[in-house]
Amino acid sequence: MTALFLQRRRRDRLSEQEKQALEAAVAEVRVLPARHVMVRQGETVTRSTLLVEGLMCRYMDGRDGQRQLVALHVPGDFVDLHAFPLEQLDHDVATISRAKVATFPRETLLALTRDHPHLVRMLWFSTLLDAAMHREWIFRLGRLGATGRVAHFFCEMNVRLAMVGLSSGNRFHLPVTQSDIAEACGLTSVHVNRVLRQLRDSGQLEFQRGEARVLDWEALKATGEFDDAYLYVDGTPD
Amino acid sequence: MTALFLQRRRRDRLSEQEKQALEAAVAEVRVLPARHVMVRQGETVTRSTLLVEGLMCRYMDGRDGQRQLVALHVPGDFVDLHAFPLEQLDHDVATISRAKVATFPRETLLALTRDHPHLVRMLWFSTLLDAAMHREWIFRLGRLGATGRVAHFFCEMNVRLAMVGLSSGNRFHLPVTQSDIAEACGLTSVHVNRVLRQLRDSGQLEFQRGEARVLDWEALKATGEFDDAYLYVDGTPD
DNA sequence: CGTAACATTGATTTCTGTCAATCCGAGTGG
DNA sequence: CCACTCGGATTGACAGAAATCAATGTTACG
Repeated sequence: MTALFLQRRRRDRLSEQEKQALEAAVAEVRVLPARHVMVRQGETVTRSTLLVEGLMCRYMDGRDGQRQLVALHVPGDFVDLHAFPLEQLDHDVATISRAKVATFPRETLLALTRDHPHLVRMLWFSTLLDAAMHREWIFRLGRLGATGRVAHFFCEMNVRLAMVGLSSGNRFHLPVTQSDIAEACGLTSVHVNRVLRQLRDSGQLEFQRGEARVLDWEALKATGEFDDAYLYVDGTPD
Repeated sequence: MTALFLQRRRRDRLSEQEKQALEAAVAEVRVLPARHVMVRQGETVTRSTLLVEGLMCRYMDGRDGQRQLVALHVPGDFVDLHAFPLEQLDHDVATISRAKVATFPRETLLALTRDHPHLVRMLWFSTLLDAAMHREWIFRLGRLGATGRVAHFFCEMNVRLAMVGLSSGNRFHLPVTQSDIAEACGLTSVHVNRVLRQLRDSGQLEFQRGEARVLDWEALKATGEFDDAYLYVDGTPD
């Protein structure tokens, strides 16, 4: 379970003891339905959530109901670990597909970080990875055109899913709608549709009914100006 | 000095001892010239930097030389604290104006976090604030039009500068060019110019030669769909 | 078999970028 | 003290990208 979490951190140096402590901190494993809002903006959060199966997202709402995703989470991600020090969330957290999550009560985490200082570094590192992705999203939105944004989005998903064994490298399941992609890329779903066709026509990527297939990885990376360095694939939290 | 840093965290509970330890960790205070690149992407970072005076930014470069700011830092900000656990940076860090910075060597910080576990939480919290700002920038870029983006940008700067006593609430010094604003907002400098005129004409904001003056705070906030909750003005890092 | 959610397409509008001058202000050297 | 220069700032004309509006098509599912 937490093995998933660790999988993303290659040269991790968690001791057996620490791993067990982390496992033991899980209070509950729940299954949430698709399109379910788990935490609302402004809520005081009393637990942290590790995504075990399915897709979840974090988003903010604009004045006229448009929604902007600020993160998309794959299995192995702590979805709201930042709420642990922050206590309150500045955005909503919801599932996209049906999802299985493991819950860590705040007090348990507190105790955990008291007894295992090194673990704090691991958790801190984890939230910093999220921040690195945020930055990449800022770049994507600020400097890429529609095609680049969508290409970048799929590049990131491919690499992240591959990190947890959910992508073969050129094929992966991603149960999102074109509207979801639009909300992640700052576009309209209509335009995403056009872009997807363009990517398909140019032999870079196929995406239909939640199944993505990378036809030309190098071309896709070039279109999205994608470089996976920010995902710290070989990063080490000390 | 580090008092500045603390100023942003209202209900901080740093003990005298911790404060002194933090102060003592400063190895050096330096002055950097304007438009000076301090750290380049990919570099291994061996120290962390607290901005004491001036403006600094973090940015990423696109293929054809366009630059996207991912953060703008005001006095009291740790500019690259995230590099402490991450070790490597995924972006450049540079000054905008002439800047005074305090330097914390990596080993000193390591020792500090060993001896003062609670301080780790403070530092972690600090990087989470950065992440919250990142998210807000994602929203700004993904869902706001040009006018909204620029308005939001100035709203954020006003609140953040006010937090460290550098804005009266409706007037502040912000030595950036229109190109800088463009790079922060994902626009061209030409368009920023048009937007600034529009904001001036509509009586919301004046900005010239680095001097900003908020003429109608409520209107500006509305234009930028701005809500300062994400800055955790009264937040507490436990 | 019917319905609802999602995808696709075309026509049109709006916004922002691009290109190309021109202007202005601050600092420089004569 | 004045011409000069250079980095912004400003403006207008135009092009291009994406949003919007409005159908229509498709698929999954009860």
